[in-house]
Amino acid sequence: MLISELSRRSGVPIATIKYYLREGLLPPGEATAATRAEYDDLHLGRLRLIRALVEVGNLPLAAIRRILGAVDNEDLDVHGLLGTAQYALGPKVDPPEDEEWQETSDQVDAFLADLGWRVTSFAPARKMLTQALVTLRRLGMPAGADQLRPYAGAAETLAREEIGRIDTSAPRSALVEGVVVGTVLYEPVLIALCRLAQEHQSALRFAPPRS
Amino acid sequence: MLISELSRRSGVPIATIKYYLREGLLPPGEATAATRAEYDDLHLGRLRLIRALVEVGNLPLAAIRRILGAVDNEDLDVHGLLGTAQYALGPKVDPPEDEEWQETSDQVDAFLADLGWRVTSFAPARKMLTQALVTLRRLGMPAGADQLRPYAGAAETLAREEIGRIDTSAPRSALVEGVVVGTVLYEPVLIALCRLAQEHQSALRFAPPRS
DNA sequence: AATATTAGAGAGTGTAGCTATCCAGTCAAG
DNA sequence: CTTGACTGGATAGCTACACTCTCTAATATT
Repeated sequence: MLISELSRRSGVPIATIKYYLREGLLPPGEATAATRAEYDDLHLGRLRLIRALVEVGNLPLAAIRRILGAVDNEDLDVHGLLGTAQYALGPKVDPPEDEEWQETSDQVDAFLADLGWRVTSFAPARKMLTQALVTLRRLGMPAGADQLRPYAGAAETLAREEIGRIDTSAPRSALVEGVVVGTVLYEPVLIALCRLAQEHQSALRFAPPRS
Repeated sequence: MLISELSRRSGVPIATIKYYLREGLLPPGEATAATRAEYDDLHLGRLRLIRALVEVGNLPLAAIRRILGAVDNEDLDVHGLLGTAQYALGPKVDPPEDEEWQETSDQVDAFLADLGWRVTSFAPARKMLTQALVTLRRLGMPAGADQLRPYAGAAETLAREEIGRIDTSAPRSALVEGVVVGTVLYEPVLIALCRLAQEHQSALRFAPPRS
């Protein structure tokens, strides 16, 4: 398949495909002549994956490149892949290591230890959580373990579900893609449902009942 | 307080504060002379709120402007405010209304109707959910009502919690700020906890037990 | 009087993600 | 064998965003 067909079948403009090739997100096609190259279904799948991560996951291309690198790294197991995917997602901020931050960070550590969760000390989600809590407190909102617990409970239930859904007997290529897609694309699903649920609950409490 | 003190107390550079003033995110200070203006604690609070929405919520300034407009609109009730906040958050994509999209959109409607959730037909989270599902399916992942249900259950529990936490006896200014902050800033908390839970579950299943 | 600071406005910066234009080489149709 | 559409590859340009810098005239502090 030539680039025009790849473009037609994926819905991605040729210029953008060329850009992804330049950026190393998409492996080059097999050159058959100086101005000719063949692409196959693997390219098509990869392209669809990239677009999914861009459009739904809102990931910057640099993060996608890291994730794809992990997908292509045969030496990485599922757990390692998941770590890489999460690391690529993680917040890009490195906050000031002041006292307020340190204190909250310690509380996060204590909270996770209390839950018995096994997470690495450098997991970006730790920073993400710490930053959110610091900010909430600075705004005068309550943000202690009591507020966190229901969220942690929900998170644990869903994580068990997701990890349980992984079919380890599938071929590696399908497996890793499933893990990445699941990690990145189920987040918007959860967020969307949370917002819808919030609107519903708000309607129940604050809006006049339907006529 | 002069702009330099506002800057010092908020940690936001003077140039950035001026930029926010120009962009209408921050109301102008009270001018005491041609080159002098006084700012007060309201400005400081507003500035902190803006930074929270930027840094933790990752909202574009245009969305923040809309949210602040809703906060300042005395005619808006809590339910309306929440709607505005969610609308400002919503995805910026307007997807191609092709057959695949329409079909999934109908399934989303059916799913929400089945849950008995009262949400407006134009809620941006509907689009967000539809897009995520379309994308998941295009990648060959299962994304039907069975997969959605656990997420919906968790979302409902958390939403009830959040809406229940709102103290309607508080003064309006505190109330609306609480709603906005809760809506926007608890999302990162949930996401972070989901990722941490996922890492933990993945470790339980795939990683060798701790020595 | 000398120095620093201020408000306000415009222009400039850097990053991200494309998009447009060129060019020489290639292919299929007539 | 010519014509015209298309190709890979390289380069430059574009738009949006969130600042950041520079300038000016007016003020304040010492």
